[in-house]
Amino acid sequence: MAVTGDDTETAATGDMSAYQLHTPASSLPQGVGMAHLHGPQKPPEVITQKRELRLMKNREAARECRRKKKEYVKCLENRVAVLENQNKTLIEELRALKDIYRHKAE
DNA sequence: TATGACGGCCGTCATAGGCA
DNA sequence: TGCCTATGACGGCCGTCATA
Repeated sequence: MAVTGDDTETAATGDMSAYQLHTPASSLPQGVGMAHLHGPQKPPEVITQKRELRLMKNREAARECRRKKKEYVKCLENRVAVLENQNKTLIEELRALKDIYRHKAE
């Protein structure tokens, strides 16, 4: 991933929304300590706003992604159930046909 | 009743891949 | 090439359940 420099800031100030209350202590905000690596600095407010926007969008994206994944897994589980039923039916059918052939052969 | 294990959900970070 | 989105990985919180 390219470090763009847009995220060079310390922790965002402002309201303490729920997600901020349990931010892992070990993980620094993205890009912290790398401000010197890239060109002209943007004003901190702009950086903070951009970061907040990015985090918000990613939060939503993660929710949506999890929702889709759960839906996908549910679909797969349904499909497994259907295929298991089909399999049972076919096995029964095969057994019946074998029975018929056996009686004819006798 | 305290407590440890466990599973589910969440937010964040890193990154791959698509698009202009 | 830079930006954006989707997603895997990670760590934290919370509720539930079994057990001492």
